[in-house]
Amino acid sequence: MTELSKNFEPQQTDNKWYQHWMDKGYFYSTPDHREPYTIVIPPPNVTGVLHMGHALNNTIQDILIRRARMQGKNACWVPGTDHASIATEAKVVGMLRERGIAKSSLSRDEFLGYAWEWKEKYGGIILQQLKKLGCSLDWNRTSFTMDPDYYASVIKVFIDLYKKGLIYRGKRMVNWDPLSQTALSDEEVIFKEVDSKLYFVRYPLADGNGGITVATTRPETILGDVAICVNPTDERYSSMIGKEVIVPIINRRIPIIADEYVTTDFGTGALKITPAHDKNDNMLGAKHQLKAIDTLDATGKFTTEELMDDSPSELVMSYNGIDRFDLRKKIAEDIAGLGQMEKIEDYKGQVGTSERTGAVIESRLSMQWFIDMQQFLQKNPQTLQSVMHDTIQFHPAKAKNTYSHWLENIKDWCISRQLWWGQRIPAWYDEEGRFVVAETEEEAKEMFNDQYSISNAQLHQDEDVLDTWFSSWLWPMEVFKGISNPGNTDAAYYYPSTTLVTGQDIIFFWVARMIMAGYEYEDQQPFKDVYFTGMVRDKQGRKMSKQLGNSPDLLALIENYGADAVRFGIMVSSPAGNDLMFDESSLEQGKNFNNKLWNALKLVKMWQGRSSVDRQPSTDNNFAIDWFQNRLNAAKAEIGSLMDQFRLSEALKTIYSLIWDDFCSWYLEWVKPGFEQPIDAVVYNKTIDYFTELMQMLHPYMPFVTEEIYHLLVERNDDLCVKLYTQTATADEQIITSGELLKKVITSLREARIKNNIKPKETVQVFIQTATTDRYNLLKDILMKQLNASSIEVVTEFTQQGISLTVEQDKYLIISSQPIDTTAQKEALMKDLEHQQRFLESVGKKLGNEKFVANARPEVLELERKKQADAEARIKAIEESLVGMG
RNA sequence: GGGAGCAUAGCUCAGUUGGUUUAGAGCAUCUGCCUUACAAGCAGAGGGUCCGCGGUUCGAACCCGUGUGCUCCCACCA
Repeated sequence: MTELSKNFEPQQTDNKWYQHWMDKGYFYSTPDHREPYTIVIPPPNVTGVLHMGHALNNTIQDILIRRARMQGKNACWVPGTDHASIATEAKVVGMLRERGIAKSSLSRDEFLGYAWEWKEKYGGIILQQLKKLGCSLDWNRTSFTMDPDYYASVIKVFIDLYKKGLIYRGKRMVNWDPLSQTALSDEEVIFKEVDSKLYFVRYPLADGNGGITVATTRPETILGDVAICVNPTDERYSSMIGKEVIVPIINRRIPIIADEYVTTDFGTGALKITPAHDKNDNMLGAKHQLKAIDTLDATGKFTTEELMDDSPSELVMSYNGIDRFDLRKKIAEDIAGLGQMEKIEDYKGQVGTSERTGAVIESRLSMQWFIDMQQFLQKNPQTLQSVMHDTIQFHPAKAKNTYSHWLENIKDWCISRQLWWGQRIPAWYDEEGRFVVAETEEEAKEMFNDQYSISNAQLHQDEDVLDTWFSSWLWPMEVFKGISNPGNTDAAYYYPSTTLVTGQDIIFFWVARMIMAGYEYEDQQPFKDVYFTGMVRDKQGRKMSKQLGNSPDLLALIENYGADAVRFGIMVSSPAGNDLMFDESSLEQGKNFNNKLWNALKLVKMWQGRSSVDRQPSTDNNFAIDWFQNRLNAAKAEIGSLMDQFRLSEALKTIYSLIWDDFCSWYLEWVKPGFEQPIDAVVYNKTIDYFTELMQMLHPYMPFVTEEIYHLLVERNDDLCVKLYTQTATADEQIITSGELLKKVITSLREARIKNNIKPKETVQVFIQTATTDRYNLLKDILMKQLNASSIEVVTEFTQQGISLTVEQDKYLIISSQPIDTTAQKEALMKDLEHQQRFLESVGKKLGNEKFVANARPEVLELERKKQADAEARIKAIEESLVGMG
């Protein structure tokens, strides 16, 4: 027998087994006759490093996929990464800046060269880190959203949707990120509350008779004003409607118009209209046929380009190139200098910021590509129905509300981004701005020939790329080449995937869009179940973030505690859809659990070689074996059902308690032979079987320690990782009930010993007075051992004085050689008696209530009667004990 | 402003058509133990106005109304 270390040492074990599983190819999947169980990983960004959110998400996926594998399904978990256009481009631009290279100094191809270099260097880190966590991904299938086939599939889908009339190009108000100089979809804008100011600016009437005051948070846009708008019912201003005012500084004459959009109770009730810089102003501008005057360029700096009609003054010209925030101060000062600033108030407002760069978003008019979502959904009504009717099941189900609310209020999806890193939009323009959508330039030329009768047109491709989500919405299909090579064997076998595990925060970005694409291109749902994880927070409930520095270094945690302990710690406190309050103490618990398993292993190993083959188990051991077998059966059924319902945290807690309490604290103690005594061969073999089965149940959660123990228990040729679960047998309730009684008796008598200061080494005599003598036949020997009793006798009446107590309806008497102080025992009995009497009273009240007897269901009534009878019997037993004690 | 959800032990949470012993678990706390697998452990114990108020019911942690507090999503009144 090899000497086992004092404690489990994950550092040596983890890598060994991961390598072994890889060498054996257990994680690889190819289509066969078995039922597939497919998970596609939510592809992490190539810029990412593993953090707690990934750990939570991927541990769950690994648990599901390992369980499926052991259930005999063809388990396939596809890894991969997302090119993450904005985030990656920002990283690459930053890296170049550090090297003193400006993006603007590079050609598109040069820049992409750097970007690919960066991706090759850093893009795979996160996948390597998943191996440390034990994730059993099919590495042969690793995909990347910019792989050549994937790239082609994205282009194919764009062209297809364009041909179907679902994609259009238009000049619209978009969310503009002046830092990365690109448009963003509405979902990529995060609103934040900021302290700002409300400026009250006076616009004089052109006829010289007074003026109108407007409240604005953005004086820097004043030079783009084209109207003042008031509510038509606002009596303060009704006489002014139709008149003209003069815009400060630029001196433009603009009309006062009326629209119900304006609320009378905010600011002054007068709103300045700047259609080039605000979504609502733009809407009003379109409604009232006002032109839009843009005064900011793509970087958020002032430009006079569109002000030339106003013959701008020198002052206006001097604003050129000033950044929007400096400009705000400058213009406010200049208006004040003109005496047209009435007052400035503090104001808490919301501003939109870029999810990726954090820059304050500008609403900006620009030419972009959109998907017509209304039309798309009309064509694919299953997008909503499948979720509402549980064809696709959301866990937790409450996420359905969020989903339907979004779909019912959906806006067109802006899919173009003014970036280089990503799939370049396959649109081709001639010098006059006419365009066609085509896969290649040659094809585009032909189309120009056909459509515009222009031969050999001089074409250039659209400079923009597609939104990252326009590629990731194809993920469950294209990882199996379902788009680029439709109907291939893999796609036919693995699609639709089985379960998606992802964060609630990307339900719109990703989940909804995958469902749309799934119906559009496969006419099928992309997955059957969606398990939503919550956010990972620290133990104070704060969101984990780099800024707060409360995000622990996951690899350091794995190094310190071992991957199994980290997985345990994460899973033990994270019900589906709820936020995970991460606390390192739960990792401590995981580590302790590892050691508990390890120590149980050490105990069993000590028996090895001490078991005698011929020896049959004694009665007590027979009971222990039977009891644990049934306990195991019951627990297996329960855990299976919990896991089927995705209640993974509860399933883990059930396994934990089954191992720690039932197996270690009860079963092993019951069958443990005396010091250096031999053990029955039957018990020994059964124990090995039970231990093995427990390791198998735990394996999806804690793969490393369980595999290690599996091999240390007995010499084996197979591996736990791919060992198939056996059928669950039904549990015999009666044996389990006997076991519960046994536990209760042991606990109660232990308590009595402690209360009466009987030292553990001192033996006692135990007498039991019971109406059902048979129930103790099988339990006596275990009781003797556990209670350190020299004898246990079932009697009809007690003839001696001793420590009295009751368990259920049975009375117990403990005789020890020590002089007994019965005060404590009496007190306990009195307390119990009082408790029982009060309980009896409440049951009696219920049964005395005619309405209850008339209305309650028969089984409820029967139960109450049993409660009453039990309580009465117990009270009698206690009273007798008290009498016996004198 | 619109919507969704939550409130049970010090903490994190279970509590499945309202009735299963005057509410359960894990962690933490307290007490006693260096007992022969395990002190990273063992054996015990304490701890709750089930957020407040009102209602329905024979019976409410659970259903209804209302108030309070918190969280998230959507919109973005300049």
